[in-house]
This record gives sequence, structure tokens and C-alpha cells, in this order.
Amino acid sequence: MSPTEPGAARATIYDVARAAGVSHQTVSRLLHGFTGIRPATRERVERALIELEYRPNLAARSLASNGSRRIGALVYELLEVGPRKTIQGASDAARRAGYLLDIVTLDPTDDAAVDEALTIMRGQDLAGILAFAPMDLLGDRIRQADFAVPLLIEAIVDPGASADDGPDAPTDAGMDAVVDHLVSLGHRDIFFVSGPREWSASRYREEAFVAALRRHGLHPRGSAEAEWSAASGYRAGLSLPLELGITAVVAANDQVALGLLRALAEQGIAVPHEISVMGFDNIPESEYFQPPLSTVSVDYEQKGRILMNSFLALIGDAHAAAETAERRNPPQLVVRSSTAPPPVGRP
Amino acid sequence: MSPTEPGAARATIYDVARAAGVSHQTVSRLLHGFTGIRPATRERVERALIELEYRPNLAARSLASNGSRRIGALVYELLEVGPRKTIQGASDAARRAGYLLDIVTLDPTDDAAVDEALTIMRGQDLAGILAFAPMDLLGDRIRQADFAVPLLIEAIVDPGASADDGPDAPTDAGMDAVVDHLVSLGHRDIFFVSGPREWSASRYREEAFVAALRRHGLHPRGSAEAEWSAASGYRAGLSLPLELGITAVVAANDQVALGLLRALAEQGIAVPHEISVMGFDNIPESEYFQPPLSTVSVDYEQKGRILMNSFLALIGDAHAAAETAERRNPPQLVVRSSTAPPPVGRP
DNA sequence: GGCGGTAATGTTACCGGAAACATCGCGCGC
DNA sequence: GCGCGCGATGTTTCCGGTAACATTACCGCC
Repeated sequence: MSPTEPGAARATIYDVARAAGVSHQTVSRLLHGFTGIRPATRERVERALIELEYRPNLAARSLASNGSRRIGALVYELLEVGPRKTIQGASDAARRAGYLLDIVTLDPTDDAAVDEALTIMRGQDLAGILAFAPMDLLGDRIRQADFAVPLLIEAIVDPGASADDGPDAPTDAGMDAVVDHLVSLGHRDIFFVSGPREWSASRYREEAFVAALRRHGLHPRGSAEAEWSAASGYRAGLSLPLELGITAVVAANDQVALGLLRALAEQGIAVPHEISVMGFDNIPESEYFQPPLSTVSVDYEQKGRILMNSFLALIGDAHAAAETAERRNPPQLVVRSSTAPPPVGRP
Repeated sequence: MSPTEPGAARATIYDVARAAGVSHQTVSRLLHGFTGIRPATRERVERALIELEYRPNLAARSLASNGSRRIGALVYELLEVGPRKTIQGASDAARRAGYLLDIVTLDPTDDAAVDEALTIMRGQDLAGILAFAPMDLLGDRIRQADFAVPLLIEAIVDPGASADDGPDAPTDAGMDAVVDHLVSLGHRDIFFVSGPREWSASRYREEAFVAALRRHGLHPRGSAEAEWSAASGYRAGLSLPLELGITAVVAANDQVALGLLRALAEQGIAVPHEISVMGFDNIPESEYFQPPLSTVSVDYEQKGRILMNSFLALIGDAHAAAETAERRNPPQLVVRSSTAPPPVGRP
């Protein structure tokens, strides 16, 4: 295990074969786990492999086998916390299966950038493409691009989704926890500030909210659309229909909740005494908001791992498919100071 | 430009050559901008290229030319805002130069993970490696790993650095703006909460702070070390040496500032009336903190682009080097409500 | 003891490009 | 009129693997 000579070229299987006194094919076979090799031969080759610090040349491998070990990941430019961690998890899972994630970030609203990114991916002989920006528009565009490789667009693969959810009854254990918490505090008039509705994930989250309310025999007190950001949460917070008697607001994520908190503070509305606010994601900062935010913590990394594993299964990597059986971590309710029972004297 | 037949194999230069009635080498030459090709021939080939929707196979290209168009990026697992945008910018610049960034995230404290990541990169025949986690420990480790490819570890490439800064006088226009702002408000006793000191960027930022103060004839009123996070900022905020008569605190980034704000609020210390707080980075959320945070906005994407361009120059891509001349955007001071003149009656 | 069968290994072709080298054809100078 | 030089293009080889096919060598059996 001596360090490689600085200028030394990387050893090829031919070098290894020569050193071991076998043919390069024997080396190749051994590398692929072929069992029919005599122990003596095997040992010689293995020693040579270590001796020469052999590392496969992936370019040659993918050229020859016509199947690369790279997966393209298309991600939304401004990585929100959820997607970011999802990608982290997916990247880990890919690495564990011997794949590498080629991450291409793009601004999904910039057609030219999207096309450019797609063109680049085309030339990269990828095993497949995983799109992490579940916007309807982007999804269509990618599908149209007609890659010759497997394509998986991140859909509703929520770690907390219960097993039996049908397409007509979206369920999200995280959203259930949010609604259960507020209802158990006594809230009945709850407003929802959604993410951008052209994101399928956003629509899904809102539907899950409605479904969760319905299970309590309640209906939403209206909703507004934001953009995942504090700024848009702030705007939504300024035009909250307070006259409807709402006592709680659920935000699509913690950033939106932050904007809401500020808007309410500026209007002199006390949180949580007059209105409760809940976030979603539990970003590290949310504990230090004013007031500290009640939210739910979702294991996005696991979500990413699961997503990647199902992708690997899709492209036919059996080994990886086995790992899919990871037990899903349910979302955790995090109760802090932005939620409280509704003010007395209100219906 | 008809869409590719779904099942159609990708065209190779041989296919193009046959279609154009030339040799594959002529195609290859044309693709590389070789000028000595007769216009008539050139046109035929170009038409065939378009007709067949030729896309180069990068695996073959890198195998043959022994130089790939991929750049490995080693990034710290928990991407802070700055690094994240830096990578975004670097990725864009790379893409524009025809390179793709292979992003490998890692937890720099987990030796096994680091080694694993390095091993993976080894097999990826990369044009070079760009490390975005400027921690001393990680840097050493990467250097030891002895890649046979160019390696650039993100160092002090601050977009706002003035042209004439010597190694002994670190300068950061962003930090200058922070200090100038506070001093012009009348502050003279300023405390600094740094990022982790094993990050060279963090140390550099602190040195720049000290240098900026010195230019005003002042000295820091002490400092504490945090970890880029709100939680550590909060802890630092609880043990602030208020007895020293400090009137302002500068945080290494906005998250730390958020923690500080909360800690001060809990101690009943009014911001900005008793103590001013400044952040660094201007994350989108900082406008909605309580109170809205004064900070500086840094063009990290540009920093990434510049970094990538100098990297491309390093690995000898002349085309890219030309682009390096991008004019640097100076950091912008963003004054909000967390800073004010120091309380009267104090020295 | 020669033959068929199979396990272990070797040989050759091929993937899609790039580089080195070879060839062709034409204008020009002597 | 012929050879030379050079521009334009073609041919071959190589990059480092994988896959298909070929070849040993040894075994058991009739």
C-alpha cells in the first residue's frame, strides 16, 4: 500500500494481468465476481491488483459495456431545504450502489437553460435521469426531450405516506401530524398557505392538508399561494382574511412561516395567543424564530435514499432494489411556541 | 430537427461520416474547429451532423483523448448559503465551458466517508478536482490522497477582495462594509462571533474584521467561535461578555446572527437600542428576522464563476481563461433594523 | 488408451472517439 | 514537363475496458 508515485500512470487491467502472469480477461472476470477461477490464480491477481493500486477507468468501462454508472440529477436552482436533503440522501444511496450522481442545477423557468442542461446530459451517457424539480412545466419539457435512458421524475414519494393511500386520498403523515396537533389544541378554523401550485409536491401537500382536516370533520378556512420563501409568506400574511375568524395558519414550509410571523407581528397580532402558526420541514433556524416555530421534521434524506433505490430498481439494478426495504421514519411533530389553544370567547 | 426515433441508437461520428461521404476523421476534425476543410465538405458534414442529431459520446472522447470534461467537486455536506451559491455559480461556469460538475458531498468529520468519496472520484477520470470545503483537515486529507489530476481547494477567492491585498493584510470588502457601517454609527466596542476556526474562510473573515477595525484605529472587543449555525450563535449570545461594554456584535453569517438575536431577546437586551447586531451573507430570510437583520450581500454565484474560471485556466482551458475578466460585484451593505447608534451615556 | 465434456484461461473483436501517420491531388517553380 | 510541397482527406492505431469466441488441460469413462 505504498503511495502511488506522483507521476505514475494509473494501472490498467493489462498491467495487472502482466504482473500476475494471466490474461487481462482473467482480471476482468475476477473484477466482476466470476467464481470459476482457481484459488491460486485468484490470489495472484488479487495481489497484483493491490500492488498496482488498480482503479477501473469508468470511461472505458461505460464505453465498452454501453452502460454507465452515472445518474443524472436535474435539480431546481434554488435548493430548498427539503429537496436539498433529498438529493443528499439520493446521492448517498447512489454512491453505495456504485453510482455517481451528476447534479445539474437549473432554473426551471429559463427555457434556454433547461434545454442547455438537457443537451449536456444527453452527451454524458448516463444510466438514467432523475428529475428533482417536480414542476409540471419542467416535467413536460423533460419528457419531451425524449432521452434514450430511463427517466424518473420525483413524484409523491413521501416517507410518511401511509401504505394504503389511493390517488384520490392523498395522505401525508407529516401533514396529519400538523392538523392533529392544531385540532387537539382546539382549532377549527385553519388557513393554509401553500407553495407554488405548479409544483406537484406543493399541490399534494395542500390536498393532504384538506384530507387531514376532513378526517376531523372539518373544512379549510381558505388558502393562499406562496412561493416557498419568507418574502411570499410575508405577503400572504399581510392579506390574511382575519375577518373569517381563523385561529391558525399552516404554512407550506418554515420559510413561509417566518414571513407569516413577521407579517402578523407588524399587524400587532400576537402569536400564538391570537393566532397559531405552524411550519413544515423543521429547518435548523426555525427553533430561533420569534416565537420559536412549531413544525414537523421530515426525514428528507431517507426520502432521497428511497427514491434512489426505487430508481435503481427501475433501471434494473437488483442489488440496489434489495435495499429498498428501509424502514420509513415517520415525520416528527416538533411543538414549540408558535402554537397554543385558540383564544377563548371565539367560536 | 425532427425528434429522434425513440429506439434509435445515437449517431456516432462514423454514421455522420458515412452520411456525408467523408471519413470519420474529417468529422472529428470539424468538431474540433480545424479550419483546413473545404467549404463544400464542411457543409456536407455539418448537414449530416444536424440531420443525425449527433451528440458526442463523452466516454469515448475521454477514453481516447485521455482528458475528460468532468470536474469533480467535493463539497461539505451541510451546504451553507454561501458555498451553495458558490457551487451554483461554479457549475454554471463549468457548463458554459462544456464541463460538467460531479458533485460529491461528504461529511468532512467522517474519515471513512471522505476516503470513500475520494476513492470514487479516483475512478471517475476527471479533468480535475475542486474542493469546496476549505477546512484545514479536509484539505490536508485531499492533498494526501494524491490525485493524478489538478486539484484546487477553494481558498480566499473573495469577490470583493481588493486588488492590492497582501497575505499579511487580509481584506474583505464585505467585512469592511460591516465595520464601516458600525463605526459610522458610533460604535467602538465591537464583538465578533466567528465561524469554526478550522475553516480557513472563517479565519480569514475574522482577520479581515480585525484589519478593518484597525484601519479605524480600533481593536476588537473580543470574539467567540460559533459553527455557522443559529444554534451555536444562540449559545454564543448567551455568554456574551456584556460587562466589557460592547455595543455591537458582528456575526460570521446570518444564521449565527439569528441565534444571537434570540439569545439577546431572551436576556431582555433590546436590539438595536442596547446592542447592534450585524449578519453576513444576506440570506433571503434575514429580512424577516426579528428585528430585520442588517447584513451584507455577497455575490457568491459570481465568486463561484470566478473560481471555476481560474480552475479551468489552471487545467489549461484557454477559452475559459478569457472569461475570467468578469467584473467583480462588490458586496452590498444592507441596512435594516438590527443596527443603530450605540446607547448614549456609554463611553 | 483414446475420446467427449467441462472448467479455467487465453485471443480477438469491438465500443466511439482522437492522434499519428499515410496518401492523394493540385499548383507552382525550374 | 516533371518533381516538390503542401493542403485536404483517408487509414491505422490506440485508449481501457467488456463480450464473444477459441483454446487448453484435465477428468472420467468405455
